[in-house]
Amino acid sequence: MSVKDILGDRYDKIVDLAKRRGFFWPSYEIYGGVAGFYDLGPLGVMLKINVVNLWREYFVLKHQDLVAEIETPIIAPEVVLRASGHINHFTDPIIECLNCGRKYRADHLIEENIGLKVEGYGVEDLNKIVREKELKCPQCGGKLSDVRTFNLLFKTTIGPYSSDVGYLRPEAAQGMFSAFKRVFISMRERLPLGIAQIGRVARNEISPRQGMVRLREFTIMEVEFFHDPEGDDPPWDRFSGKLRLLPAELRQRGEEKPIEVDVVEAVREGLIKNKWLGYWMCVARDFIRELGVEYSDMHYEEKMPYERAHYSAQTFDQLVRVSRWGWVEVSGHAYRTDYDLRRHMEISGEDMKVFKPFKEPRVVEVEKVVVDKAVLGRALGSSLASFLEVLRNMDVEEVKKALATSEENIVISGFRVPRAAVKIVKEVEKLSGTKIIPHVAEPSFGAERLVLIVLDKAYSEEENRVVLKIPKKIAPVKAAVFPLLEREELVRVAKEIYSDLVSLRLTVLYDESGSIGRRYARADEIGIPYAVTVDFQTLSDDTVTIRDRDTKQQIRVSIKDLRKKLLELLDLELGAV
RNA sequence: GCGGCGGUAGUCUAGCCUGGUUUAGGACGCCGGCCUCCCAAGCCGGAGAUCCCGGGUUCGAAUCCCGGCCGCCGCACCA
Repeated sequence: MSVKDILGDRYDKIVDLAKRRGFFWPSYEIYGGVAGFYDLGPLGVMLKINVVNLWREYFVLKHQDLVAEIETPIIAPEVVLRASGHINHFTDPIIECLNCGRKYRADHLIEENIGLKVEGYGVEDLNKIVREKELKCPQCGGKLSDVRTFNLLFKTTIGPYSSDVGYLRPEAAQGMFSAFKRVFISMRERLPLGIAQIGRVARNEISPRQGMVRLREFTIMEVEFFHDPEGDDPPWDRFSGKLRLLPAELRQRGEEKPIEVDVVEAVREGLIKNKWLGYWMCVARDFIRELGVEYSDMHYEEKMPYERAHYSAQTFDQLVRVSRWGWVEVSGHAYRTDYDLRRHMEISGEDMKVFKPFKEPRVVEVEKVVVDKAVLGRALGSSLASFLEVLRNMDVEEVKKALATSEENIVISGFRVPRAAVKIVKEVEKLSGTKIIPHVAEPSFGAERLVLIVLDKAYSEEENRVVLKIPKKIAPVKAAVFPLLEREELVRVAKEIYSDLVSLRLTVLYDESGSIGRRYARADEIGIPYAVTVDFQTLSDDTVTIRDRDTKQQIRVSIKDLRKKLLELLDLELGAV
């Protein structure tokens, strides 16, 4: 059996378990299912909530001085995605071989075969090039079809009139860019500012496979981190250290092994082009580690320029090794520069620049236009007001140009005025800052993928039984309560303990059916970290046993200490579940 | 989207080639009862199947044929 078969077998078992115990399964199964859609079951929902909350802990709560979370709609009007570039760039030009049926990205085909950069070309242009250069199928040499477009956006209509086109968002980011000014103001106008969002997105993938790994609709967890690239350093004391990464340059040379670099050095040397990008990669590293992924099973891969999204100046994918699929992308880290805000400023006309104060106010000499209104009034009469308006909006350099003549009268923007009435004077001005368009570093995660990864890493078999070693912090059910036997006196105490633990806001499972061994096994299979058992000794001394899922060791505690002990074992504070 | 393989209770599967012998069999799981003093013990009973969907061939289709859907693998695609 090859390694792949063993891994595949393991994946099959996980999928099987997920369906059987209620983590996830294909959606709309009774109608045959639809590729790219998955339901989360009862345990899946609980696990996902914990994964999402852990993400929130790392990316929002640990950074509440820097990051604020918002929520925006999943439907966006066309103009928003036009501004973001998704209408144009999310549409792939596809070309097909009429002989063998293979499909290619038309732009990639052209670039690879004749080295012509055709990014952003329309369908007609691409078609023209294909015909002029007589391109053939690179596989079989067959004739190629016309170029068609393939849009990965889900389209819908807003309101009763079909002319109002809307799209399901392919990322949460655009809602955050659109709302940037509002959030910036409500967060008291300070940079850096991260805006976080957890929400659903949809991408109409051409052929989704890989189960939960590639979905057409999923939950995205993103931070758009707005900052001044020349601003202060990230708080390296919170997150920093080593990153395993595979730079594009090494990939180009066919290298597959990541190198280990110190993030601060990598930023200084320009390997990571933006310091906040590097910072959030460190946060992501530790977050993923908490899901049960060893550092050696995770690294970053820099995307090649042609692999990057249209908005990105540099992208790293965080990869985690999983059964069956090998290295899977769990997060993308893109340096989006000021691309998005700039585009939204252009299209919406809204000024989203941010005032950047200088450390010290600067004294600068500026040139100003000074006019003699008395003279001008006599020359222009009633058009004086409109002339002054034009002048106000005019660049000093242009006025200078107009003055660079020896004529008596000069012409400025169609107004003929006496030369002597317009002067340029130099003045000393104090400037306390300037306006900049913030740059953005974006870490972005898919939640459902992470659920799968947690199960993949947690799955283990012990003597023919399954133990899900889910990290206790994210385990969907925290404790199980059993009577040793189904005797009324034991059942009564066990049920009391169950209610008591529920009142702590713990997720708890009560089970009295079958033998005690079977119940431990059932609990292990869904990853319950601790099992409390009421036995006959309980009746005489008010103690119960707590059994550890991973070590199978039991400790005996008195019922009155049980709450405290369990919370301690689970690393939880009272009320902070 | 192309090619190959597959789709039978919650899960895994037998049966399919060679149509009727099957009220579609089994294992595990689930539910109820009995039993059981700590790791899937045992006994009894029970529920649970659009045999993926649609059409065709046939006296008769889980079984043969065609189309579709879904899944896996390879190719292509995957900001």
